[in-house]
Amino acid sequence: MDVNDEIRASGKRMTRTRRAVLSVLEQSQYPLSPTELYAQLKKRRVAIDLVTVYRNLVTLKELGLVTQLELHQEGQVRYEMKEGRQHHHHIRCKSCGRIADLLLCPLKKLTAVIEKETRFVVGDHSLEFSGWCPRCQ
Amino acid sequence: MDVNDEIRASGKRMTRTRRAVLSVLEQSQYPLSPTELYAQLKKRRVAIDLVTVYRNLVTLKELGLVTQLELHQEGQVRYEMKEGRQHHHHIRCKSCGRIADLLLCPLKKLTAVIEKETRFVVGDHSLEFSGWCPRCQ
DNA sequence: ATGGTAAGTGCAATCCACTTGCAGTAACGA
DNA sequence: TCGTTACTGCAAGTGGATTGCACTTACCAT
Repeated sequence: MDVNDEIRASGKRMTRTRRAVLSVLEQSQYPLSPTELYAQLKKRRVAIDLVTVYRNLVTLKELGLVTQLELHQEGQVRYEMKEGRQHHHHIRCKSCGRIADLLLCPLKKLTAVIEKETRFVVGDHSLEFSGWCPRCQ
Repeated sequence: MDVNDEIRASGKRMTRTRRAVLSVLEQSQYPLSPTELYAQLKKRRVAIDLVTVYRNLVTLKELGLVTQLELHQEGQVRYEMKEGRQHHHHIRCKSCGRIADLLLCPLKKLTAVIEKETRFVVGDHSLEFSGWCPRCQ
């Protein structure tokens, strides 16, 4: 079941703007903020309102088609396609803002330790590194 | 060198409001948002403006006396005293918002792996768990 | 002890990411 | 092709955080 089918199966519709939002997200090498996504759409001469970008991202997130992430100190949220990608984290350059993927996730084995320590039931986690990318060192 | 001396040594002044902000932070069992801190001050009948709370938190952070943290999905920032406490992370209840400390940090040994994988120089990291606390389970 | 100066404060206005209300538009199943 | 209702655009609103500016106050040099 591809993205189109997923959307249709949930009773949502595949509109011109939604297609454009998905297309930009699919082609991006890094997670996009709503504003960046909007700028990309404008560059492609897609007629769309920023509010519609926001609303589409909410919908796509609810459908589980995109992942929302909040990188430290950015004051904005980012989205990336989930399709075919496994759970991962990010590192962000403190100088130029460049974002790279980390393929590792060292945390699954930690859940039991934390649940014992805190008596919480662990749900999600967020992990992010920051530093200096090759160009900015 | 205590907190008072640290502030004076940097050329900053120990004012009535700054003393009150520090006092509330020192007595809090969990990291406070600026708004929560402001509410605590009002409860103590301290005459202070919310802007002054913000500005004091910026100053204290710059001096390295408090740590700023951004918990996922909260849309606000929190601060806690750094004094005498070692590096740690937090877990937040998805239901009631309660925040608990995690004493562990599994990440130091990961730096080398990440630097090799990404060619970034690793600076900071942020790690946070969310789940359900004992009362909300 | 006190007077000068620069840090600090309060108030109002502003910024910025994001959300909401609502009337008009368009996707798509019948 | 028609009707339902998801979706969109525009405008206005929220809420956390920041900024400008005139006034106040901590505190050091005298």
